[in-house]
Amino acid sequence: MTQEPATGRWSRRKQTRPSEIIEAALDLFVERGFAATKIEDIAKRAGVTRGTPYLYFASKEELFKAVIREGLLPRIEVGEALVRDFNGPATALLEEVVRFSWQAIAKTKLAGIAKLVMAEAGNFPDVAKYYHDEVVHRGQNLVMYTLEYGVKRGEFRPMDIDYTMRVVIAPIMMAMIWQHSLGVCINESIDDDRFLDSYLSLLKCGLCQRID
Amino acid sequence: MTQEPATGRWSRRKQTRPSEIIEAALDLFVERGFAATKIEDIAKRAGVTRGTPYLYFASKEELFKAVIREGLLPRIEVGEALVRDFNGPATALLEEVVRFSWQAIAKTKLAGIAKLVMAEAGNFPDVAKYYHDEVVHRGQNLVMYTLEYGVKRGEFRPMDIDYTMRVVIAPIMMAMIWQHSLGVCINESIDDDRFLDSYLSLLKCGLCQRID
Amino acid sequence: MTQEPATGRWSRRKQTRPSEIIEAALDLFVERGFAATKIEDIAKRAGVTRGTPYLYFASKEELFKAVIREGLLPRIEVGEALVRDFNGPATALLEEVVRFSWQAIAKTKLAGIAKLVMAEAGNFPDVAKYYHDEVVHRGQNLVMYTLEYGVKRGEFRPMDIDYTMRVVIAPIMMAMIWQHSLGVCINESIDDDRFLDSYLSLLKCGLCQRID
Amino acid sequence: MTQEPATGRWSRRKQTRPSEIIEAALDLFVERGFAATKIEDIAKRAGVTRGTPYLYFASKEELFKAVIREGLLPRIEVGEALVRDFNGPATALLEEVVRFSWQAIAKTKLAGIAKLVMAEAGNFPDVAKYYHDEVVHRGQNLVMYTLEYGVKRGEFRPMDIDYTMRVVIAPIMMAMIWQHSLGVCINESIDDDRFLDSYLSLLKCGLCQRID
DNA sequence: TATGAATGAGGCTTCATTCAT
DNA sequence: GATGAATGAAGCCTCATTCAT
Repeated sequence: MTQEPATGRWSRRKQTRPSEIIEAALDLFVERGFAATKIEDIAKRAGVTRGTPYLYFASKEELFKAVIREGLLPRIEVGEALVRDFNGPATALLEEVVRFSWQAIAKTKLAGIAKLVMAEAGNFPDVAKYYHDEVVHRGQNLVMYTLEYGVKRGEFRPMDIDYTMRVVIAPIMMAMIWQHSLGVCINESIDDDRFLDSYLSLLKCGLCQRID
Repeated sequence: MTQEPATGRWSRRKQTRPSEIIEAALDLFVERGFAATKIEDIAKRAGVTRGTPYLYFASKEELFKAVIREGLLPRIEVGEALVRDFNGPATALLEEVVRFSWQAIAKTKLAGIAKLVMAEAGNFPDVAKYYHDEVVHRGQNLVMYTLEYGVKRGEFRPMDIDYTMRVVIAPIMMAMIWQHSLGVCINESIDDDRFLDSYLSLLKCGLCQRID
Repeated sequence: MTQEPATGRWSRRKQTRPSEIIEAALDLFVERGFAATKIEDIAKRAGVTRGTPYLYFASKEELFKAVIREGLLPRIEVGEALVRDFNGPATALLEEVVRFSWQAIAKTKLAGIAKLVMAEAGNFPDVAKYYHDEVVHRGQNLVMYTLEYGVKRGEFRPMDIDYTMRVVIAPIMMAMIWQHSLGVCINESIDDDRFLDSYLSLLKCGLCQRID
Repeated sequence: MTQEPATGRWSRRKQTRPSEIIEAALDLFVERGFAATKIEDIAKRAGVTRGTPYLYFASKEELFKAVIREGLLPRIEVGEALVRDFNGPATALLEEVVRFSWQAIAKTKLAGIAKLVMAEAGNFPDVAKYYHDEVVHRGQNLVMYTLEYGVKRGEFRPMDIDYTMRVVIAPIMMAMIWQHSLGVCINESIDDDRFLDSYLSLLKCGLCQRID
């Protein structure tokens, strides 16, 4: 069924099995939600059978965690590097951070994970804690750093960093959620440019030092 | 818990039963999610037995709809009236709308419904459609009206209303979602005043007509 | 809902309630079968509510028995009288018996009872016994009498009365069953004249004294 | 009862399981009727647990269809072959058809299926259609062919084939039904020879060309 | 390493029956 | 007599998980 690489039809590719399963799980979790996704469907999409996922993941919940780990962490790390190495106007950094989140996360399947966790983490405290520490916290720091950077440079007005960060992050999060919940049913998609323009305009005006 | 007008099983409460069941369902759906909530638990919390909910609601899904109908629609209507009757500066209207959404929805259990629908409506297209038409659409109109009002009065800069509306709504939505998913697990709550202040500051600066 | 006779809207007609319920039960049992018919539907069709049938019948099963009793017994009695009083050629008696069964039973709702008992009596030994003794046995006697009558008169050939009776009865029974089971789904109805003609031709030729 | 090729739960019998389940279902459906038979009981009798039947049959109704398919269709096919290959007097063919139906169907558990369908197909239109097309229709054709064959050869008198077929079939059908409904309760069984003799005598006399 | 038949707890829903009013 | 809200046992079906092969 699945395409085997050139090493011959029966090379079992032990190393790649787990990630194929994670990939399949990501797709299906995002499409249907955690509870509504059957292990068997994941197995099928990964080209294996019912029992195989259990060779690599102790339970459906562990598989859920692995999906988060493999999917989001690498992107977060790229984002962190991007901020760390930046030099220039805060407005530019802000725009870079926003566009990165948009391109590298919000427009990909990974956005579905965010929605997924919001949706179902409540029933899996383990997962929630893990996600919070490894994803949310680091993502928030990224934005807070940007805001502080702008304030320090005198580009942004003084502000309550913690909470402004939440307000700043929200539209991106919501865009991710919309694309993977109601949006799908109602068949309404988002125009990237119009969204980013409206968003960035509001941010730039809203954060900047007023001269009046 | 609930007041019994008579004793025990035969207390004849056709009028109050449905809302008791809806109330119980709201609590549990919000606590655990739709799929993870058992009808029997709803029944128990409402002080009845397994069969009783089915006297009033044809299925779990219909009960879900009723929860939305009874919970959110009245608030939406109040919001609509509030906007309809308003006269004065757009900034004040905006603030009123925001504070109303916050107090009357975001800080109550109803916020959980929003989260709930985001999370699970994907698997229940019926519910999704209903929620979109009756809640999302009307809520969005409310905000769009406010923005247009400000633009017409020259208080707000010209803008892409459709998309700015999304950006404006997002922080409230996220606050609602936050409180009912990760927030719960991480045990981190939001300081109302700091959140609203940061949010309104950003909005007011971000939307207003720049004089420069 | 139901038409009340002229004695005033609230004359409760105690005497007629049970037969109205039986009538409704007959209709529905015949339409849908015993197990598939809900007491509530019977009540509704009889113009009363869920609890009322239990005032007159201890259980659904007892109601079943009552339906048989009230529906079939009177017709059987008419048939018995018809045979008892007959004088004339056996062929004519046979035809009379056949046409009576056809008109007074097979073409009416009562045919449904026969089908009903065949179908479900197995699960209700009580009912089965009752039906056998009161309906089957007496019906069979009626036919056996007719055959004996013909043999005695030298019109019919000597025969194994017990078993020929079964063969003779079968087509009528089957016609009743067809009309109330597959026939309904497949939407195939029986042409009375063609059926009776074919049936009677076979019987007359098949039973008569051969001269060869 | 059943031969276990290996021991216990893990005996891997994908090939034999379905027929074991069908067999068990046939027994119980015939004994108790379709609606009154619980899947769990079928499972138990087949030596498996609740979930197993669903590995092979999508629903109780599909299992019912399978019972028909596996049970009756092969016999029908044998009957068709029998008629197709026949050469000789029509009376002999008729007798062969009758005796075959008797031995291969009416005297076996399969007779119960016929009764079952009559009894309950009304509530399962799918099954009814399937049964009608695959069993009733083909069975009827078999008999109609026989009658036409006799008429063509001048052995049988001219007749209304469609309806005479119904009359001819009825006694066999009734015998099948009888054995699986009232007969069981009343504990009255049929003497094969006496029944077939009476039946065939009636048919032969009733259908033949009279010389008078 | 991989399979996939089998398990069995658990959820949704139905409906005959009860009984306070 | 009549009502109809409430009960609760019971049935169908799903699916995460196990484990002999």
